[in-house]
Amino acid sequence: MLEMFPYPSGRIHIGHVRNYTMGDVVARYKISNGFNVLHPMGWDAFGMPAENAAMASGGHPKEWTYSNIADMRGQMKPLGLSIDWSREFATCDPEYYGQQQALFLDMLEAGLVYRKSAVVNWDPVDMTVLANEQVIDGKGWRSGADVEKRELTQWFFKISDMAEDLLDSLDGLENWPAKVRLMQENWIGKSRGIEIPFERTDGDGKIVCYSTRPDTMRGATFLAVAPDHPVSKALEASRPDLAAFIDECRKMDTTEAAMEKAEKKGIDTGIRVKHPTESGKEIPVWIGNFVLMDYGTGAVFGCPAHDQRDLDFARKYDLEVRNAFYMPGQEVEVGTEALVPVKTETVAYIDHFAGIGETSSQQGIDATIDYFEEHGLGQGQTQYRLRDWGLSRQRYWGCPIPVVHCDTCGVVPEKKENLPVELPDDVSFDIPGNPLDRHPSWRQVPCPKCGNAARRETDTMDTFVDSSWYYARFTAPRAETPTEKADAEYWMNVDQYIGGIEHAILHLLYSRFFARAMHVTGHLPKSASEPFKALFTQGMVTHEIYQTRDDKGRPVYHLPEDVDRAAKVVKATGEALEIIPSAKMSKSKKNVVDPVTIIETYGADTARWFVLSDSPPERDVEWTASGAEAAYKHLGRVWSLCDRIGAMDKDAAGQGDDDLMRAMHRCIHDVTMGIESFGFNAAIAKLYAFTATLQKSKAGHAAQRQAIMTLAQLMSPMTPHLAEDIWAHQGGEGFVASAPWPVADEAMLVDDTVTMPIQINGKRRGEIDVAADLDKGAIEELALAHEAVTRALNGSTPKKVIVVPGRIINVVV
RNA sequence: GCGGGCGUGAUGGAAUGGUAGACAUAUCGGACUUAAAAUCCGAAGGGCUUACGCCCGUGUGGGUUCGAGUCCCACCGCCCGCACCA
Repeated sequence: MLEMFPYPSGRIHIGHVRNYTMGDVVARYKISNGFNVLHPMGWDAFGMPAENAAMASGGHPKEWTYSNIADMRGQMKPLGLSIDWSREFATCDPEYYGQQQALFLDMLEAGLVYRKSAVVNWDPVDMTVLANEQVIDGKGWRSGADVEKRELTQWFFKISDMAEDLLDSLDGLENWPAKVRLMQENWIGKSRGIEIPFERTDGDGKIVCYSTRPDTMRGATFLAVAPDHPVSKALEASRPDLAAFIDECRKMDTTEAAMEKAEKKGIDTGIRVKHPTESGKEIPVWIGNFVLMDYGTGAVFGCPAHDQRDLDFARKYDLEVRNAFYMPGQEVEVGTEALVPVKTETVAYIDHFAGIGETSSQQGIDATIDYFEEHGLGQGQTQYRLRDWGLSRQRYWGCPIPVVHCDTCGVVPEKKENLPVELPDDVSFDIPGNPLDRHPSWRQVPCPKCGNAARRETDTMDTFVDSSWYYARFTAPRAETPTEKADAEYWMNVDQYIGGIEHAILHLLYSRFFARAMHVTGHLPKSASEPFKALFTQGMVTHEIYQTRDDKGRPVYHLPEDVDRAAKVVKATGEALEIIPSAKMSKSKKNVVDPVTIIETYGADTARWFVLSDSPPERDVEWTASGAEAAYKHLGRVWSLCDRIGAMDKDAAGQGDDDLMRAMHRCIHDVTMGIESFGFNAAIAKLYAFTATLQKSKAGHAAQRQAIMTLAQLMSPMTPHLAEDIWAHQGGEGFVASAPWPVADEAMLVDDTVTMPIQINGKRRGEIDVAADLDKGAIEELALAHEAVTRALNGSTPKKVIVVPGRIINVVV
């Protein structure tokens, strides 16, 4: 049982409480069912916030991080989670990251890691590399300077080598949400296309384009290459206008979202290429700011008639627009809207070089690829959108990449006996940039190969690396190797993983890659290649926002405890309050509730009960003060019920024992199903209902005692403290936590009679009580005799009668 | 922009294609109390009707079906991700 481990920000958040409570419910439930459950906890402890804190307040990332961990551990323990704290570790422990370095070296040897040049955000004032989130509107967050792109040689994991397997294996992940599998499938983005070399008219070689729509070749009216394509770079020196444009492109925001939203711009290079299938036709080559060097070949052909983006580009720069096909029977040239039918729809190709007439685009594509291959015009290619994983970070607070740069031997892996390559403690954060780079002695090491003076790599690893194998480390957290074979085989895989949907792609995909890489390097069995057998993605905890405005009309936010919600005023000043509906909790909006305060006020069980009730776990839950209060009251009611039953006359006869037992077995069944299917909110609703039934019951002491003890058991995964108290109060044996989970008696779940609704034309008009085992014909007869039906029929015969035994009767008149 | 998801009373939400609104909050009424709080009991989607009952109703507009909150198509709104935040 594993929940995504937290980043040690210093305070636990109500979202953590929800996440870990859900995991704890499953863990405790499984323990009660006799499973040996491993339920560990650790800390995703490397990353930028620690460096930012050091820069802001002068401390050290290490001290900041470990003191945050101590604080958060202290806040989590009172929740009563069934966590094995003996296995706890932080990814910034040298014992952990040293093993990560060993893994890296093994992956390097296995050919899963390589170096290549890649672009980073460069802040020319702070002289430092910026993360995407540190670039705001193209400017550095701290300096405000225009961010530039800079090419650096960086380390990459060859995740693309495993693209096919990562895609195919998604089918086997039956207990993952379909949406997550779909997102990963789209992210990997397998496509069949073709590489087409276009010959330059100046005789200076060819430009190779990748296309998934070669069937539209007739409509190809321009080529666009990436700003950092070799063709662009070659022209940069001689063409100031191109150089200026390329320079402008380099200042663009690099994120895919920003690229897609940005205005499509281009510039003509003056180069012309020959159209591959129409002799004599020439096509201009442009540089486009929307072409990515990382994808395909960094060059595309534009077909304005059948791609809206290309069409907008063509209209803007007055390029030719030419249809490759029409819709059958509608021979209309494209105007302002591109003609983009779905690939299965039949289209009419216009004098197609491979002789295709009317057919679907999909068949057109296949036929074109065949034709191109036969005539030596291009080569069919399977392409993945998935790019290799760049892991180099030019930062201090991360796992050092264990290699050494030697002038004679080149890039040399550190020897395993020298691991861990530890971060130096004597660093300062008073000036921006990577302290490892400017450390006086840390970089200077002898070459592991020749022994001559050499330099350590100063890049550290992406923190996603840390979280890509921690689940495996939990099986043997103190081992002298990354994993211990026997332990990994015994515990892997993770039977249930729980975390936020925001990790649907990157973290989960990287973890799947790492598990495979760890198998290749002998650290995990083949059976652990898919590390997470079942995945559940939970929603956020939200809260209303309380806002007033200052004299300039700017919003001012208030903490929930500082306002009087009923009177809609700020407590201290009496100012009128604006209540903004629920939003994700954030410090800046002050719509946060502190779990520590909740636990102090109501106790851990109330906090646990509340975060599980009301909302389905995969959806967001809104924290409301009245909801927490209600949870608290309910737990109080259960306790007084326990008290009352304890004080009952043991011998007095009761009535309705059987009804109470039936309700109890129904509740056992429903709650068990609820937990099994992650319907915690539904399970809690059933517990509310059963509590009400028990409260009203006049049954004898023995039945009531059995009912309250079963109730305690069913509640124990959610509210372990209260459940133990009830168990002890009723004289239960041992701990409720170790008592076997109750099993519903099937015989007690079956009712003798059922109430069936009668619909007339699909609308409910009445109901009948019938014996549960009555056959269709008899039910129909009874239904047709029903007053509502005879009234509706008014003497005529029904057109149709649908009887679903035990469910519904529908009479069509 | 692209990929994925969500949308149901005043509110959070329930509902294997089969009685829409379980359970809970807020509200209102009642009991208890000198009173209040706490607690307990009860009412309640909207509209029309003395009543029996009828009409409307799950973001909007279409479709499939005996029957749609649920399946399909289009649109609107919100949320997540977009590769250096974790």
